[in-house]
Amino acid sequence: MPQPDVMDKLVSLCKRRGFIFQSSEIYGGTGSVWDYGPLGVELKKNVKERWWNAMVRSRDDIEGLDAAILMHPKTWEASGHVAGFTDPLVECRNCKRRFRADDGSIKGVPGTPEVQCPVCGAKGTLGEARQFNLMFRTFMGPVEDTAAVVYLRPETAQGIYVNFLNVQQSTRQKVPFGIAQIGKAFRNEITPGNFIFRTREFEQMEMQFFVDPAGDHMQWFEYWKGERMKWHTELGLAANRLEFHQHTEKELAHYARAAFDVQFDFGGTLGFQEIEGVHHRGDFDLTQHQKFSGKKLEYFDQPNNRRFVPFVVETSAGADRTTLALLVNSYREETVAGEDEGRTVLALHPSLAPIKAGIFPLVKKDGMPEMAQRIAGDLRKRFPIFYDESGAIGRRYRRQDEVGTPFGITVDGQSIADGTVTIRDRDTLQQERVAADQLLSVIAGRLAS
RNA sequence: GCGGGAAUAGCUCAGUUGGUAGAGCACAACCUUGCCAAGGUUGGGGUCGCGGGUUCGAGUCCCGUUUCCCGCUCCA
Repeated sequence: MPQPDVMDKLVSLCKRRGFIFQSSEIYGGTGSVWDYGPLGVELKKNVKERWWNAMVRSRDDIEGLDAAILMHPKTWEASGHVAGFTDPLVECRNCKRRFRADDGSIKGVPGTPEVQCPVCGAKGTLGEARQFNLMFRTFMGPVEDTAAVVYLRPETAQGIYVNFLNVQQSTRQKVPFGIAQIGKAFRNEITPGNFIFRTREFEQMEMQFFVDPAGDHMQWFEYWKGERMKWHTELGLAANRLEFHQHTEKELAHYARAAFDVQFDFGGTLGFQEIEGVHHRGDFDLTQHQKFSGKKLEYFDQPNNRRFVPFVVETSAGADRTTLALLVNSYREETVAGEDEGRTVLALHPSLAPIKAGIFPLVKKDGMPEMAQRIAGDLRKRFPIFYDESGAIGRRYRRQDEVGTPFGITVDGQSIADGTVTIRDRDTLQQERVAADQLLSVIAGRLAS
């Protein structure tokens, strides 16, 4: 069972060992923004690499894209974000509650004396409606002129929609096909928090799959639901901590025909939370962009001589949330037989581990450091590895356990004599003796399995 | 944005009625050499979140502010 304080321990571990730091810490920190340290950037990169391989490189029906963060401001009018990403909120001074001003629960104009709070019933305690636009605004060009207002994208999807025909025509893809990209998005969340779970700057891994509206689009929706859940399972996330959450009609976004979230059980107070959304967006986005741009965004089905605006099945995963899920999922405190102190382990899938192997001379003499250094030099060309000769061997193993390093390679007295080393498994603690010149292939083999 | 709590070393925390800042762990170097974190010696590190105020004197009291946590609200 997940312990309630695992998140606190993770925050501490992440800082201490260089996974994640608070942004601008020396100035007191900046709210809800985090920096990935030496180990964190490797872990997150590995997550993104696995996603890119699964979604782009290993498929012939999905193309990659890297669209810019800044887009033409009309993009966000078309997408509905300028109008709909704004929530007018009203606050009651009496009961301290907050409401949307536009959902019909308030009779009259908030801020005037006769108006009642819909919850506590007090009169004249409501403040005026205030606008919360969740998009970051900035200026394009050196002059702060309202004509040049641009937004930091609140989602990466629109960069794909506006490039739909560019990609389709340049690659000669035929519907059904998809476009995928990984990139930053920005939202002025009212309540960020929970470490890197909800941040104002975050990274999405999105794929938009374009399908024939007259065809089997719901089957594709089901297909992608299955594929995406499978991907998370293959990362090593525990099956019993993953589930689908179906959006109710009320939860459905303006564009969505159907939506499921992949939720992960973060434990503690967070519980099950979304790490990816699989959404059937219909033809909403492309149709909107047609309307606002005046350009046709139709796919030409030549064999059947038909033109149509495709439906879109979107898979939108959070790179940061997936990384957090992996940290939570893999964090373990174990007791070791015969010892008072347990050990802390990040049981990450070897392909995700920031460091693949620790290289240790058993003791600092008899040529062991030299041999271990040579091995480290060879392996470093292929894998991120860590050489350590400081402290007792057990301590060095534990230091690597804590950051998820799957293998520990130790050079001992026998190594000098016969050229073999021991390779220790992070999870089983079992050691095996292998020839030092076979290490590259042995490790490569274990990373692949 | 509202209410409550918190902020002292890399981490976890002590710090008396206001009197010149501490521990454990971690870290570095050397010694020891042992295959699963607690051996020995030495050492580095803090303008006590930030800014004001009261005071002879503030980590400690007061005000403001920032950040974090919990709750509310929100979450296209």
